[in-house]
Amino acid sequence: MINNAAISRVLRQIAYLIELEESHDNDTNKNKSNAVFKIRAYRRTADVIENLSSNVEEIYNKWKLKGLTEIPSIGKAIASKMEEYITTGKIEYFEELKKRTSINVDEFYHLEGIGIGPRTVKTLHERLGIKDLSELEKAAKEGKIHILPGFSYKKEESILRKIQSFKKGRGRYLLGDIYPIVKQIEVRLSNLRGVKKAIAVGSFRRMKETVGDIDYLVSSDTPEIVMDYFASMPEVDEVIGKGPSKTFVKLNNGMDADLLVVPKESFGSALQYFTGNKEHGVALRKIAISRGLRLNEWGLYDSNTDGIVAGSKEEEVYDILGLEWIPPEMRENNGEIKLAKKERTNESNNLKLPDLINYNDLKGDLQVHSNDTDGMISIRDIALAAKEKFGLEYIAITDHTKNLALTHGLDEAGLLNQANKISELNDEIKNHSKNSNNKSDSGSGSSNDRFRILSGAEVNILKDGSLDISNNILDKLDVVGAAIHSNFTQPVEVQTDRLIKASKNPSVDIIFHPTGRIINKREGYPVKIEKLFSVAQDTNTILEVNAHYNRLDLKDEYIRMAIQNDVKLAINSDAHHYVHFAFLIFGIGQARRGWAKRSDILNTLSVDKMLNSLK
DNA sequence: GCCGTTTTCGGCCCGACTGTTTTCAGTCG
Repeated sequence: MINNAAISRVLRQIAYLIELEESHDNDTNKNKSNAVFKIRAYRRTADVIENLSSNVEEIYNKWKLKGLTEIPSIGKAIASKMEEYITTGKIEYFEELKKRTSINVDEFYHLEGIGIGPRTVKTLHERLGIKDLSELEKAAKEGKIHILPGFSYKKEESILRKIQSFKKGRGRYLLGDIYPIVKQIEVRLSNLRGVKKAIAVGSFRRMKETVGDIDYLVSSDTPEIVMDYFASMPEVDEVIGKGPSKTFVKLNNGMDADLLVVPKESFGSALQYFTGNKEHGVALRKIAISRGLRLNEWGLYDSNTDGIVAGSKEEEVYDILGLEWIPPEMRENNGEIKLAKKERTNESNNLKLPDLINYNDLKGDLQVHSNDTDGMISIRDIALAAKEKFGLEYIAITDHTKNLALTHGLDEAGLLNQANKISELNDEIKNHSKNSNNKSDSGSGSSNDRFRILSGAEVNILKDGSLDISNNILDKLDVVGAAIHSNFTQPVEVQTDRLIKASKNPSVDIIFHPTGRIINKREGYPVKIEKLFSVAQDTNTILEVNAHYNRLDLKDEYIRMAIQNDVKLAINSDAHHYVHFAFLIFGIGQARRGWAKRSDILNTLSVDKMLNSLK
């Protein structure tokens, strides 16, 4: 399967090569400007494909060219080049472009995005004959670049630094890995003198599973104080740029961080400007133009009078553009703008934005591990923390079962023992909370009274789709999750059949981490996901949104598809220690990115209702 | 090359920062 990144890379290189050629000849202005837009079109398509959650080859296999051209920004010309790439592994046009230059595009196009673009490379090629990265580095080290017109010592040094930085590698960070430090800096910025508001925007605010760099937006009338602080934070390795309203730094974890400071009159428009993905932003600015307005980070302006129409509040910006406020997690230009339109037409009559699940809507967690197997703490400790530190009303202990030997998985007797132990603990906790409630005389019955530990298991789906624990034992447990932990490299049909057989098993309530992916590390095993959705719907099998930030499985696009297929979901932490309950926000964020409502998520229900709605 | 509530031609989102450009090009998000 060709991944989107590969196709995106080819398109980006095509754009790069056209741009290199473009500055060669002395075309008329007309042709030049056409080339500019052609380059832009290839880049835009590369962006779109890179951010697409569906695989383009799958789209092509299913709907051929028509499927490709239905993706926004992709027309006939680029679609047929993509088709050529998918079916033959090559694009003739791309090969010709490569033949016409000796510059190593495959190396140089990486430097785009870190300040060395095609025009600079072209000049260096013409003046010094530089063809690849090692020649560029050599020339910079030998001081051959700064003597060229239009260059300087500073530029030469900057080229060297950027090559070093590129060699170190630049990837996307897992949201959960950077979340604590991003929030910490956000709090410190908020507490600075003169700061009214400080917030991390961009893909972080959209709760995207991976984040490339981090953007802070601050409202203050004294920007210099904020920017001086930002540039001198202990985490800052290097200040890359600093102007009157923006500062760019590199943090010591390798991540780029940008800061924008605006007056409070512009905070809402800046929030809007820097939160949505690029396409969402472009779409909004086009709507502005169509209404005789102009939108930028400083405000929404009347094009004729230049007077400001909105800016301090994000809601106002959306409102004046005729849109409902769109939750950040949805701002990906995936159809949310159409749903947000206030003006109802025949076509959009019954379309509106979904009322997304909120970050405090989960009442329980249906995948929790204890030190009976590979968890780190006891059932009692993790349960008490779930109740007292995280305000949950129930958790299900779903330890691994016997076939997963490396976790010391439980056998039938072990599961029944554990279920008995849980029953005793429930009695104890009940008494404990009664006593503490009496002491504090807290009046009306709090959620404490209702806390409950559920017995359960995470059983293994074996190679043939059967389970490693018999049904008569599983039926004695409150919640049964099933998951694939072995034989990852089966053909798609086999893998899908395993999951379907498990879903059809009357003892299985939930399929845990249904695709088995580990973000940035492991692709999930191949699954015909629509088939699984259809069986899950038929059999009332819950699919999990695993909230651990390295899984987030199901992913956002699949969540959206599952909901469209009336499949119920559960958001679970997969906690092996009570600190892991903090991961639930990532699962909720992912569910919101998949447009999930509260009613789509099983564990927003109270424990009895939740148990009643299982098979 | 893409696209359509000025629909098959003629436009195409917008501003900040850097460098050496004293009026702008290159690059980024």
